[in-house]
Amino acid sequence: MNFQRRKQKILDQLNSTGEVDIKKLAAELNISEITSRRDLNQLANDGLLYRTHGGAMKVDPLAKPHDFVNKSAQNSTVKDDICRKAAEHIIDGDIIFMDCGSTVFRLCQFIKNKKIKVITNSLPVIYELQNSAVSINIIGGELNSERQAVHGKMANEHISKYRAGKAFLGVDGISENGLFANSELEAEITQAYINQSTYTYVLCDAGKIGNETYLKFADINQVEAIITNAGDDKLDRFKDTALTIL
Amino acid sequence: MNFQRRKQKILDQLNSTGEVDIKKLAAELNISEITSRRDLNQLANDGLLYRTHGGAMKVDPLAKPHDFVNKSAQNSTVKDDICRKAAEHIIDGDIIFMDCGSTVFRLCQFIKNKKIKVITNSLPVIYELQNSAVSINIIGGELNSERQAVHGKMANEHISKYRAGKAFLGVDGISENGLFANSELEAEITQAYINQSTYTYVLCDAGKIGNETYLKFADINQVEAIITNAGDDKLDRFKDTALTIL
DNA sequence: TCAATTATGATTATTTTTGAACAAATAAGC
DNA sequence: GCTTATTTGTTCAAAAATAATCATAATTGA
Repeated sequence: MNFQRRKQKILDQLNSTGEVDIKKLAAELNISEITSRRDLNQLANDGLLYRTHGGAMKVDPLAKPHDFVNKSAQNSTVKDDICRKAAEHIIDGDIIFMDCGSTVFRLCQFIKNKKIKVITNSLPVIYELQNSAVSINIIGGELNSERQAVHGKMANEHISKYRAGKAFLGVDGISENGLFANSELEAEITQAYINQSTYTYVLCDAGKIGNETYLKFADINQVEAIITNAGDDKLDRFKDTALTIL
Repeated sequence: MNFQRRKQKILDQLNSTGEVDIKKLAAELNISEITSRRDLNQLANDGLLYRTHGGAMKVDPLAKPHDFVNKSAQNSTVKDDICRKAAEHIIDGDIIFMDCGSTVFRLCQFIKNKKIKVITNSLPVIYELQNSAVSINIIGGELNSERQAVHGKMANEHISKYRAGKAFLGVDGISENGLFANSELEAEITQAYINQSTYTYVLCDAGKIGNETYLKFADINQVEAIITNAGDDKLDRFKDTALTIL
């Protein structure tokens, strides 16, 4: 029994039982304990298992935290309504920013056939638009795998090199006092998009309006329009602002 | 019993039992051990089996039990062999560049469990590594949808802001005269990676060696090592270079 | 036929693999 | 806290497999 074959057996057992024991392994494979220990060390070195005292464990099955598609299915008709309205403001030749919220993501389906350039930091947006009429620019930097988007200093710098006519942004909250986010990283990105676009649309469902959550990152007069499904009662609060409501 | 006939028998046995043993092989085929060893080495050189101490195994079963996308089955075992070798040079804590060739893509499966940072302009690499132990940095810029990779001026600038210990690159051709590419855009990106990495590995199968195609974009002494399955006959041409051959 | 190439085998040195012994580090029990 | 048992890392040696070298047999092509 050579190492390669043992390696297979060890990984097989690890896959089914989740852990292996040095002593048992030595007995089962008919090798000395030190050899089985060496096997495990080598496999651990290749990142194929976690070494423990007296044995080894499976590597974390990589808990998939965030399924973007599922999240984006929630409230889909409301979001789709908002996005359909937003798409009416996008015409061939436009250069637009799209950020990484689940609402903005749903805008993709309505712009696939438009001859526009999309600049985005959102991986789902990129996937969705990949084989379409849209030309894509990707914001570079550190990938936040949970949010499936690029964030951080490098991303902000990168955005500042682009300039677009329109930006389509999602927020976690909005009121007459400004825009709010749950995450500092996303707030910075959104702010960067605002700075570099001529006209900024905020896409938000009724639940976001009046929700002054965690971090205020921009004044309300920094954006030009909101696109929403909210009724007039909720939108009253914006009557003293220059905001266009769509 | 000539070599062709033995070769067939060896492969038959390998297919049915999954492994062969030098001693048994010598006895069964009535040849010396050294001859059966030579047979196995030749077959291994052709990528038809995986050589082990004392025998050989089928090529496939060594691949990780993990999911892996078998996109281009062509030459996949050869490419996997190359990538397996490459992965041995990547250790936890490394920061590496990966470019956008199909060979380099296959490296993903072997590094999923490593705690490293990957900087890449290749969308397939990003997808493949997205929910893994690997931390990802995306090179920003214009997406070339045909190649599923980011290219262009912005991408080159972006790369120049990073610095990595190792780069793993694919080429369309390589010889003692330098590195060759079929595309100007890819050549620029590859050159940028070379400039910003301390140690550069070129992954190439035997077919790429001596292929002086279209565009020469770098001298051979700009890279430190090539990882290949090619035999010594093909590698002779590098004997006057400082190249490390792995 | 004869030289040249190729395939095979034998010999030796080198490398790889494995196991044993023992000190150091770690976990477990009191 | 302390002691004890287990596990581990290190060093060394033996065994197996391999690579390298050379010699011999088979095959090829003029």
